[in-house]
Amino acid sequence: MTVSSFEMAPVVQPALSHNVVDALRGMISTGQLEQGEHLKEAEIAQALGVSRGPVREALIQLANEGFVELRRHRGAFVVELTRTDIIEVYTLRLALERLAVERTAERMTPELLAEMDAVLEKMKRVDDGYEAQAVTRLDLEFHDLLYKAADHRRLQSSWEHIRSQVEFFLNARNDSFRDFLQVGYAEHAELRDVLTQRNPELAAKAIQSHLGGAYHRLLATHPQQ
Amino acid sequence: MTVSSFEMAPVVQPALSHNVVDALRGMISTGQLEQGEHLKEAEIAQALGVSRGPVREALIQLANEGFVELRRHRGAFVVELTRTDIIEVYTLRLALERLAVERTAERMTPELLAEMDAVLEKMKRVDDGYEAQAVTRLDLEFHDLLYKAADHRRLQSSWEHIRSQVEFFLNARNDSFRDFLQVGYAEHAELRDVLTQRNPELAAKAIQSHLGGAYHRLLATHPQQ
DNA sequence: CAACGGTAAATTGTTTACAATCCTCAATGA
DNA sequence: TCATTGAGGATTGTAAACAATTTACCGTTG
Repeated sequence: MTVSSFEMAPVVQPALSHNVVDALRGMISTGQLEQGEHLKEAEIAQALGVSRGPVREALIQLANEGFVELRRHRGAFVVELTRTDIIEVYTLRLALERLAVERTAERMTPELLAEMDAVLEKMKRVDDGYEAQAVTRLDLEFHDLLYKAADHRRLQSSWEHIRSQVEFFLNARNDSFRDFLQVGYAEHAELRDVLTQRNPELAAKAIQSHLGGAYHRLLATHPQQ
Repeated sequence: MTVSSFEMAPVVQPALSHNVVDALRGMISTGQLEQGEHLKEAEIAQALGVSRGPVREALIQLANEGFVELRRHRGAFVVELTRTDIIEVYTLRLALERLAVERTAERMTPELLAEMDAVLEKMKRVDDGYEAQAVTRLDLEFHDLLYKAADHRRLQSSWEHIRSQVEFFLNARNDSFRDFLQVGYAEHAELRDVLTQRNPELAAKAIQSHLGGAYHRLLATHPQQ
């Protein structure tokens, strides 16, 4: 037994800006920060015990994720998410995820299948006792696998850009209509089965139908405007 | 005539980080900065006459655009673009642009048509005297119109994330094979005609064929690896 | 009393200074 | 000879200070 046989996760402590991003994103998602609110750098910096530098970097990141809007010399403002935003996120997600499953269908491996089945197993166990956020996490965990398997760095990056917004909208839906909690297993299991056929066109159709269902259920929870 | 009838471009001087982004992107595109090169913040700051703050923000932006890679405590490195990157940019662009033309087909207006025709007119005049970069600009100008007409903020943002890389690859192609300079007009005019039919499915097929052609011509200019 | 102008406070943009981390390379010892 | 180690320099990460711009307020003016 040598030291080199140890497997260690490298201990890199995350950048402060990363912590700030997480903190702010959480506060936006849970509604602690109101829509349209002006996020002042100095205020945030003091509240989180860091300087304005990391806060600025965090705000740029959140702007990339679509949670805040930056206006020169005016600062960062929490965006107001409307029905239009739901449509934008859904249509863009569909475009991205179609590419993802097309590639994944061509790259299916036993390992990936096992990972998908592990998530599906957890989905099967979901019942009324589950928190909406936990169900959302399972949902995203499954879709994350698709993007990972697609083996496409720029696609992965694009997904990460809208992922938090998807999470936000799914949480809102799962909160409002707890009936949906049970839908997850069947739909994702079907997606899994289609992917095993290694047919990109079939996979594209399947994801379109899967996301379309989620989309309409989501729109139903949002007021017409 | 009232004052409110004036149309003025607001005179906001751009952020320094914006200038830095442009400068570095240009140096990367033209090969002045070698692939894999370590971009040192202090060095860049001094060369451009700014401090490290704006340089850091610029490097984050360039990382988002895929031109540099950031490693914690190590800094920014110019990425090495390979055949794999061409494939990634092309497949992602196709996914995005399909959504763009689907929406544009549903939103065609006389104004948009006029703008497209104006660009086409300029394309028609291209001859051997043109610089490769000028031809690339015309090409992108046309496609920019599609994204603008799609009226989809997140899609627009995604496009801007890969646009510079598309420009980089197109410049390389137009430089190597000046025969392609003439192809532009016919292909884009056909795209224009399809869009006037206001049929999203038709438009999707057309863009797939259009980009596919450009893609294969581009791959031909790059060595197998 | 609405519009204008000016001044001060608040806020962001930028620079500078300091701390933490990583890399280089020569000295060390088996 | 060659792997290891540690000191010093180089580089990034963070904080603090300064400059530029915007916003808010208020008295003035027509």
